[in-house]
Amino acid sequence: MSKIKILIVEDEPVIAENISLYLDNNDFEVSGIAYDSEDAMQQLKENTPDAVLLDINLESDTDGIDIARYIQEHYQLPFIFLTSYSDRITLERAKQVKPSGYIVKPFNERTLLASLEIAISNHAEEANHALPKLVMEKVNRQLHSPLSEREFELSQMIYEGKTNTQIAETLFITVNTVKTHLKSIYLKLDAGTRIEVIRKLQQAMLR
Amino acid sequence: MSKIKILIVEDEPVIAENISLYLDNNDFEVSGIAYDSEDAMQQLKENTPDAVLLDINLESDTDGIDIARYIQEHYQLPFIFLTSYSDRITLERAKQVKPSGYIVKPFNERTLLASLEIAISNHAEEANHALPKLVMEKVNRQLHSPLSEREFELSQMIYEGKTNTQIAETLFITVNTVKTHLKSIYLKLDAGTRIEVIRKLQQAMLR
DNA sequence: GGTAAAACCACCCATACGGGTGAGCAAAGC
DNA sequence: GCTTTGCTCACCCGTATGGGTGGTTTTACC
Repeated sequence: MSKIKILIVEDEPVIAENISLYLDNNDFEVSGIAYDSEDAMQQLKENTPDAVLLDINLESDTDGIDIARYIQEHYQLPFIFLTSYSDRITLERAKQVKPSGYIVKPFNERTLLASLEIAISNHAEEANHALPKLVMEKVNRQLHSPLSEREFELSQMIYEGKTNTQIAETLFITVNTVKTHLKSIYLKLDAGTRIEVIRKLQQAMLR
Repeated sequence: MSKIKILIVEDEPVIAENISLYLDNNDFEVSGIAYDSEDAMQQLKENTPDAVLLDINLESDTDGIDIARYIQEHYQLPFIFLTSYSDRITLERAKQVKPSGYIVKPFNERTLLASLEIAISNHAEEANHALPKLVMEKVNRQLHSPLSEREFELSQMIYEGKTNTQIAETLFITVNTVKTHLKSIYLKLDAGTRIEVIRKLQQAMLR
């Protein structure tokens, strides 16, 4: 499982590069930087990002809000607006497209990360491919030995309250195999019961 | 188990009454309204509130922050500051006494409730008597048949990941009795396993 | 005085769960 | 070619869990 891919839509190269650098050093991966709406649409198609960071004011271009509408119609992706405090009027218009979050410039790096995470968590609709990735990144970063993809898949089903038999059925494996995976998970998460697994996953998300 | 008792410290009667009315219609109960620090200290002793809503600027009085310090020293209660956006300077001082939360005037009713709940949840230290009450209020309001106090107590221990045997030991009852209570809980919460109980409690807290 | 709810306990039984051990197979890396 | 890692499966065993049924006692309310 790869990291969460973010598309940055920002016409100010300095800002874009800064964000890009910082995100790459954390749970995220920058799938690309778009400087105008045409760029953005192209990259949405080619790079299949998991979320979009979107500057509301693109000097050289039509409104960033138009791009947001485009994303809403053609993709089901969470998008976060970059905006400045002074820009109250566009903010009102921005609210109408219901972004997953706002980040107000100037922002520090902690704010950026936190806002992204919250936005992705809030965007908990049907096709939120980013959320599991986010959880896995955060969990594994806190483990000596990281969970494999399969193990993480099992963990999620544990989290959802599934029984071993149910897990076995949906994954088309035997209960014995489920148990074997569980043992590995318990070992890595330092847990003894499925409830402890749930607690650990929750704790990981809070950090 | 009674509702969460809130002491309001606010010298503007209109505001105080408004808050009072609104809280009484929800998960909270107003234990009293204090108009100055003397009032406040008196009521803290007599009414044993679970949390305090505290206006920073009491015109007629010494600083509301002093009252906060008093609460910290003599009681272990979460307190939430009422403040206005314009009042940045006192806010800086207010941060130093580490309140459980702020509410910025003007606020709407939803904000008030949400802030109170968050504040009480955050104040999750040693002697937070309010948190369980809050959860129970919220859970029971969503049930056809409410949980008894004992059942809620059991639910909490389930939530903490305790096994039936552990619960039996800490409550000085037999495992058989624990199971009997659990059956009632499962019935009322419409759950089949302890993990479902955890999910239901979590869901209830999000509403 | 009767009724209902709450808290307590017991017994039975089937299934689920967690721990221990061992093992086959394929892909990736050295 | 060998090793490691990940995924798969099997068997055993003891304890935990959930469901069913029935019982006593105390408290509160009508």
